[in-house]
Amino acid sequence: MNPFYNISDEYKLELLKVLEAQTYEFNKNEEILKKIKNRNFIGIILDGMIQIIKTDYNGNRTIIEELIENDIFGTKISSLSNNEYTITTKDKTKIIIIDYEQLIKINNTNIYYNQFIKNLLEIIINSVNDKNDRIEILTKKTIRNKLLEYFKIISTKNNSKNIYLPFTFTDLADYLAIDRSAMTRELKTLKEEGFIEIKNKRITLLY
Amino acid sequence: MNPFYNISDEYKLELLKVLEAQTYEFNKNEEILKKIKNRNFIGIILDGMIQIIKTDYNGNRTIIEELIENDIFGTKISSLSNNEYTITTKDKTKIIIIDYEQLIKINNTNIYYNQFIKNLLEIIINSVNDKNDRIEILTKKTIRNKLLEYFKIISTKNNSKNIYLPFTFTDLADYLAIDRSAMTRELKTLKEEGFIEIKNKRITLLY
DNA sequence: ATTATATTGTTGCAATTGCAACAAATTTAG
DNA sequence: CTAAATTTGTTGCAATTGCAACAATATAAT
Repeated sequence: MNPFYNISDEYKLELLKVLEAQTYEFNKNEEILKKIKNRNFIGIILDGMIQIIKTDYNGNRTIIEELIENDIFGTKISSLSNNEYTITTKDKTKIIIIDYEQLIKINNTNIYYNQFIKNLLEIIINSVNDKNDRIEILTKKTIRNKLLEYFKIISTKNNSKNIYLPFTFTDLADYLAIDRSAMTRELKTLKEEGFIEIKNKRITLLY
Repeated sequence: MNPFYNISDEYKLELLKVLEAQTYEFNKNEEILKKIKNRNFIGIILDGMIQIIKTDYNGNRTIIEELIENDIFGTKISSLSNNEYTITTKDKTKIIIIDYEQLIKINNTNIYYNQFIKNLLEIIINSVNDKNDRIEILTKKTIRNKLLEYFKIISTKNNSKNIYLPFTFTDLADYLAIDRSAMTRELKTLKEEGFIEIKNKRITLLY
């Protein structure tokens, strides 16, 4: 959903002004968090792609989430409160930053403000759903079950037996929080047992 | 946060009427999902406690979340869309059910409606934070690191080295998605190595 | 086009973990 | 207060997994 759904361009400008929103543009592979001032904020991606990545003391990278156009992120909604996280652009990316307190404190009964909050609500609810899906996967105890759950979720969502990986297998292993080589091993087994077919980034479920 | 924060009792009643909200009361250990009609809804817990539990085909129980007074849940926000989930009361519990479409479709510029949506936004953002925390834990690869991450999060949140488990060790194992006996084994090791002390449900961090 | 970089595939091995099957302790219900 | 139910502690063992170390591909950069 577009955060400005049901808001005319005219009102959108007015809204952004009232919210004192800031627009930023970044190139590919820039680390953007550092450039945003140190307050609670909500960011909206107008265009491009970012990854929220955590690197722990062992150097293990985890993709917390990958966000594109119309997705939102921020200190209040992406565990960005602590500094183990980095936000990196994966493309030329344009974002809007809104101060969270500013957003909440406004007592504006204008219909467009109201609509905007509703839109944010809907977007965040969707992100909660994504997180629930991920938790669902992560609570599976074996690599096989994690993979199958992941396949099931994507397949159900797209109503198709074909799954096009939105990222690399390396990233998938990160997302599932499993060792990449062990994952490859299991994928091979699943292929040999006739459960799946893999062609590049397309995985076909045969069951 | 209370979903009716900053809304007078008078307006609250009016709001609930406009939203066609339904109030329900359940006893302890009732399964409540079945009793709610089959539409997208947002539930608000006025009093008591519920657990959202998933049981997979192997019979593995996972506590998706445990919710108390002022927490919200629903098909749009708790992956309750499919029927592998059960919501069970852990106490005498009183809830309000609001139809999601009804909530969103209203074009009401009344200040109390606006405030209510903002409150929901804030509550859901908090629940996103909780989920991020859990994901953070679940992405750790060893039992030890899951435990330590869990301790760290709780300890940081409460700014205390003492952690009072809000549930049983059995439930903790479910929450961390690890085998309970293996968890007990690791807790023992952590004790022996002098990292923690355990007394009933209180865990003290010694580092 | 060629080089550099990143991703994927593979495998042996050690370490971790889940599982099963109990006993002991604690909590709940009647 | 007593019995029943649930939770906690323990341990051996087999299975799964992470890790390390490479080779082979594929992708990106100059």
